[in-house]
This record gives sequence, C-alpha cells and structure tokens, in this order.
Amino acid sequence: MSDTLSPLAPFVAKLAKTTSLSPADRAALFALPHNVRAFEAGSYLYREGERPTHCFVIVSGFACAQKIVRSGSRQITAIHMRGDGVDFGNALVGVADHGVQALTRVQAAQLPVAAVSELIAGSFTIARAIWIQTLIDGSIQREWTANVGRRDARTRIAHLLCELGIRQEEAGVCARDDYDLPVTQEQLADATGLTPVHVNRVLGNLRMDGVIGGRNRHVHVPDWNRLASAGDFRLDYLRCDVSMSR
Amino acid sequence: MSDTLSPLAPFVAKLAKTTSLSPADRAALFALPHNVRAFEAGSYLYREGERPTHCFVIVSGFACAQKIVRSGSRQITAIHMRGDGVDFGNALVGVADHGVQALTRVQAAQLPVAAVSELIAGSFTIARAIWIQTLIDGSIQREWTANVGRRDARTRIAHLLCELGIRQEEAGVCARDDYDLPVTQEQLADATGLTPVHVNRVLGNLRMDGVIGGRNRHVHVPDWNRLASAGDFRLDYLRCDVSMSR
DNA sequence: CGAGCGTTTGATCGGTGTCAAGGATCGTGG
DNA sequence: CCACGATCCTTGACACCGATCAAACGCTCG
Repeated sequence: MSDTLSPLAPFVAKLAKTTSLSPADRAALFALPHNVRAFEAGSYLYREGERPTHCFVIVSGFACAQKIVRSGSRQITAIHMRGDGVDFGNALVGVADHGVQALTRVQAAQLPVAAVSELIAGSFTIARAIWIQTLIDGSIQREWTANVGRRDARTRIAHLLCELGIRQEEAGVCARDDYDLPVTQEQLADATGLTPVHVNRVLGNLRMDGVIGGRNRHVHVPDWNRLASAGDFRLDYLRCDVSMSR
Repeated sequence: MSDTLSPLAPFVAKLAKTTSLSPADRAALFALPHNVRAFEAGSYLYREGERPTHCFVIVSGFACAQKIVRSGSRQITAIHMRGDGVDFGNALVGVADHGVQALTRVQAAQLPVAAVSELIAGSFTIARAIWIQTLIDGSIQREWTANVGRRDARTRIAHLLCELGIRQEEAGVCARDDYDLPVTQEQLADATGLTPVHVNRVLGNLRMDGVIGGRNRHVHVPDWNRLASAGDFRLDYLRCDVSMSR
C-alpha cells in the first residue's frame, strides 16, 4: 500500500510536525503491523481496569477517554480524532486508568503493544516523536483541568468548541470555523463537567448571540475571534503551527 | 558526594520503582550537572509563557503547576513534592504552557535542559524511565480533571488529601495517615476548583465528622478507609506499589 | 405510524460563590 | 516582653449559577 493511503498516514503526518523523520523512520512507522477495525458508537476500544493489548490510531470519527466516578457520572478527559494516537503510553505501562469509548462510529487502526514497544526501543527519533505527542496530550489535559475547574459554563463550552475546531483543522479534516460535531449534548456535558440540560441552554445562548451558528451537530463560527474570546482561548497549549487570527 | 546523599537520590529512587536501572544508568543520572537552589514560598520556578532553561527535581517542600484564566482565578493543575521531577518534558518541547510556583519554601535541584536532553538521547532505559514518570503524571492529571469536573466539594477535597498522603508515603516523607500539609486553604481551593471559604467549611465538616483530625496545616487520618471512601479514592491511578488497606 | 433517542423549555432546588466582619496565629521591631 | 501588622482561618447572611425534575417536541429509523 502506498504510504499516503495508509490508515497511519495522518498519524505519521502529525508526528512529522514536531520531529523531522527520516525516510527510514517513516518506513518503520508505516511498517507497523496494524489492522483497521470499526467501532460502533458507544462501544469501547478498551475499558478502565483492562490491560490493553493494542494501541490505536484514529482513522475517522471521534473517541473519548473517560473516567467514571462513584456517583455514576462520567468525566470525559480527552477527545480523540483522526490522526490521534490513543494511549501509546500503554506500550510502557500496564493497566488502563481510564476507558476509551467511541463517541461516533469510529475507524481505528489497532497496533499490538509489543510492536509499538519494539519500534520505540529501536529508534530514538520515533520514541521522541511519540513522547512529544504524549506531552502535547498532557498540555491539553492541563487545559481541560483548568477549563472545568475555573471557567463558567459558557466559557467552558466555547473553549471546547475552539479546541475541537483547531484540532480538526490541524488534522486536515475541515476548517476551524465550520465543522461537524456529531456528538450529543450529553457527551459535551460529560466533557465539560456540566449537565446536558445546561449545555443545551448555553449552546442556545451562544447561538442567540451569534457566536456560533449551525444546528444539528454542526458548528459554524461566523467570527472566530469572537468565539475565541468567549472561550478564553489561546492556542499556545495545543502547540500547533497555525496562526490565531483568521 | 555519595549517591545516597545526592539531592537527586529520591528522584532516582522513584525512577527505579518502575524501571530497573543498571549501575551505569544510576551513575549517569547522578552525574547530571545540577545545583540546588532555594525558592521562597510564592516565588516561581518558571512562569507560563517562558522557555525554561532547566528541569527541576524537588528536594523538599511543595511546588505546584498552575494556569491562570482570564477572570484572574488560577487553577493548580499539579502538586509536586520531594523526589518529583518537574516538567522533564521541557527537555523536548519549548514554551511552558503553565507556571510552576513554590507553595512553601522549596529546595529544588536545577538541571540544564541540554544535559537532560543528552542523557535521554544517550540511554534508552533512562529515557523510558523518565517517560513513564510523565505518563504517571498524565494519569494523575486525568484524575484531577475528573475530580474537579464530577465530584462534589467534600469528595474532591477528601480525594486530594488521600492523594497527597499516598504520594508522600511513596516518597518516603511520612505516613499517609499523618502528614504535614503546609499549604493555605486558598491553595487547596485553587487545586480543587473551589473558593477558600468553601474549602474552610468542608474541612470543618470533615473534622467534625471525625474523617480527619489535626489542625493547623497538619493532616491526621484516624481511619484511612473512611477518608478513602469519603474521597472516592482508589490508588490504581497513581501506579504505586503500596496496598490500599492499612 | 409508533418507538426510541435527543433536544428544548419551564419551574424549582440546592450547592457553592460572594461579601463582610471578627478571631487566631505568627513574625517583626521597638 | 509586648505591640503591631500581616496573613490566614472562621463564621454568618445572602445571592446566584447550574442541577434536578418534568414534560413536550422533533427527529430518525424500523
């Protein structure tokens, strides 16, 4: 298969944004044994407490990392999209402290942990590139903690919409100011630490104010700076190379 | 200097818990150029937006990672203690997305980023060990997101007290059920996404209920399981090897 | 056409924030 | 040794954001 058609291509492209990869490195990455599997919306890539046997690369759709607290409510701790590597840390540590669930129908490439582990051991450049991805994930995670901890509902939701827009633009899926968001308001609530009802009201307000347009699981942003301002959003934490204004 | 007396010893010991280090690896770690510096409470190890020139290893005291949101309030995203490596990711990525501030008087060993970078490049075992630490930090970060997102104030605070107890026990500082916590209630509030006033009330309740004892920046836990239950705390996410019951 | 799921809206409740004042503790200087 | 100021803790009254409960509405797919 041509590399550009490999399901791993978006992932490799993402790595290449932070680390210059030699042809040999690229070849080693594309040579990773993998098979693409479809997950229905709501199904689990793996569950909290399991010992994952595979790492994943998302090919299409949205998945989320989540934790369940005793009260039964869940917190979504990350949203994964096309080109994202999911928990390559599994190659190094054992039991998963969180579950990964498909938010929509998801196509994901499965990579055996052992193969990833070998690849990392075999190339410092690749190890470094993947490590940097996990550091960026960590940066996003910190931002999420601040988001649910210290921002009000409106700002929180606007911030999430900004992040999803930028990351999808970065992944080459679509434009930041016009994208599909095929997730329910309940899922947005679990990502922002709110209730579905309140998410609904806040989205309504944002729409009434003209900050966002588009109905029915589609986000349209008439004025990016306005949304970014509403969401207290600065994109440095994403460590991507796109510029802010539009 | 004898290795056991090196300020890096607690850090190396922590690495050794997840990765078996050869004598050469240990020697390379202890050979890292470093100087120990004291930071007054409230001073910054580095600030958000800076490009750090050093990594740090905490020798004594407490430091925190923090982000400031537009409203001016801050979210503490991590608490660092003896033996913790602070942002070794700085060796790989550039600008800091968060600041690191001393919560108490802190002694920290400063390691030039270039030296850490070289060390990582020179030993896969060490790189792996440090990487695993950053993965554990990530696991803690996810737990914090869930904590501020989906737990009520009482549970949130109890959870934090559990984590701090276990981590200090792991670091060999003291017992989990009897430790000094020389931070203000305002700082606890910033760590849990609450207000100082409410933290005060909740701590009062926990004390009245006998879940915690000890006044004045000292935590005493009469019944560990009771606190763990109040905090919805399971220690798997810390990936440490101590057992739960006591 | 009906069932199921998600969205929207209204009414009400409660946990936490805000504002304010007084009390405790501690370091510092006279 | 005491006075003083600064900082933090504690407590009370009240406000408000977001949660909860409930019901109607609108899709989509058998």
